[in-house]
Amino acid sequence: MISQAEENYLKALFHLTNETEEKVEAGTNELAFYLEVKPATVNDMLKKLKEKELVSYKKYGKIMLTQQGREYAVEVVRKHRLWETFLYEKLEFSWDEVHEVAEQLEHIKSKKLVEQLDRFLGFPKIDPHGDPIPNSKGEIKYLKRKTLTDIPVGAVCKLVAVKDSSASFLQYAVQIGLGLSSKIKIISRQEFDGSVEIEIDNKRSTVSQKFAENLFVL
Amino acid sequence: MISQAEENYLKALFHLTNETEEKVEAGTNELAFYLEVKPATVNDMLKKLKEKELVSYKKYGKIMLTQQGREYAVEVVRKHRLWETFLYEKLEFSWDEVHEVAEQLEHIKSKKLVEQLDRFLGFPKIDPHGDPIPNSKGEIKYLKRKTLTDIPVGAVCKLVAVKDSSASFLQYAVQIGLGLSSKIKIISRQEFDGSVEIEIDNKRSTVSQKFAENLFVL
DNA sequence: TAAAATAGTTAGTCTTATCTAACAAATATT
DNA sequence: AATATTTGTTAGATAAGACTAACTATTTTA
Ligand SMILES: [Mn+2]
Ligand SMILES: [Mn+2]
Ligand SMILES: [Mn+2]
Ligand SMILES: [Mn+2]
Repeated sequence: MISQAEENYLKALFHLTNETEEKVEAGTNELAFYLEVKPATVNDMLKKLKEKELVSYKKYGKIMLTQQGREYAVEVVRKHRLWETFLYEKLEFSWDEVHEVAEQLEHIKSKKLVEQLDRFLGFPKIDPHGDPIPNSKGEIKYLKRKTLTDIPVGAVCKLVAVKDSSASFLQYAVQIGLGLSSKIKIISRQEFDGSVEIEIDNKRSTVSQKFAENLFVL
Repeated sequence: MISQAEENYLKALFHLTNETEEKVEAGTNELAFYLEVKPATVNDMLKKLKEKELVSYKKYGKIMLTQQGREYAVEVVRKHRLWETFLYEKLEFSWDEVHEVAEQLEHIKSKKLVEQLDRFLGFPKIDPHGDPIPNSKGEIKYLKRKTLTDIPVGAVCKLVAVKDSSASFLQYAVQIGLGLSSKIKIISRQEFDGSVEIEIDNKRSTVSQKFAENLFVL
């Protein structure tokens, strides 16, 4: 049996490494920061996960998921994103409310539940934040995505995903009228700091480059 | 915050006392047996629940839920039965599979989730085992129910609920062709031990009085 | 009513997941 | 190369929730 805490470590490692191909290893401090626990706590847990052959690492070395650990992590990510989709599509949850509840639901253990939920939702490919949902074999189809910063002035694009899923980010997005599938027109861009003036449903806002980098568009 | 373990104790106390009006108190051993833990464990937990004013008891005395404890327990029961209904109605779970998964889902903490799930299901009144689902105010409508043992020979009745929810009971029921809404005809009854011969979809079986007592019919 | 049986409590132990404080190793900077 | 900084580890502590073994209180029964 793998505990909830263990599942969270595996998922965190997956997000910090496998999810972005450039980076294949993580450090103790990095993991600790991500999970909001202390490095000592991570160190203890790593010993347990190593024992279970879910991560590979040696003293003072870097941390990697094993094949087994990666598979497990992907399964948790799959559940997380399916539940988010369920909450958004079926239970009228908003964009910024789904994550917190999915953090709990992702730990429910029932193979049948996941597969039936997937079917019930019509085998969705992306979650409400536009992230890909792994299929039942653990395969993930990443779409090559452009961010708002790639769109030239004058052009119009459509929001298909967000990079950040924090409530503060999502609430800000909602505040300026953004939602999945919103049409965004680029009015102007400051060379100085990359901030952009955009128009959504005839409403203009100016947002920072940092914000723009978190909007995936098509 | 109330932990999962604490929720399970409250729910157990509710089932052992409030749910059947005759009995208003429970004992340490009784609770321990029900929860499949040792009496010493229950004793420790009772101290904590008393501290939180969720149960009332004194050393060597009987155990009762406080008003607050009862309300909390009902909320957990509500969640349990709503999830069972979801699994049965929407995800093609069978009668005997829902309980185990609902035991996990009942502990998910989100007011909005419960209320939206209730709405999504059309505010169901009973779960797949025929048990009443508390409404959002915590009100429970108990139906006066007859069991198979009350039906005279020759009569036909309809299964509307079951008393026992164990897998062994439900699987036996499925085996002889029983499901919610099954039509049951009473062919004969033995005076000796109360066993009854019944017919379901032209298939005859003989079941014990004990089994018959667990079938609520209309 | 004394003894036996049942019910409930206490003390001490274990595991999991966390922490703090102190230490050690690796890396970067002067 | 010496020093400083960053990163990672260890030891010891704590809290929750479970256990066993031994004890105490209450209830039943002969
Ligand atoms: Mn999420
Ligand atoms: Mn989680
Ligand atoms: Mn149930
Ligand atoms: Mn439970």
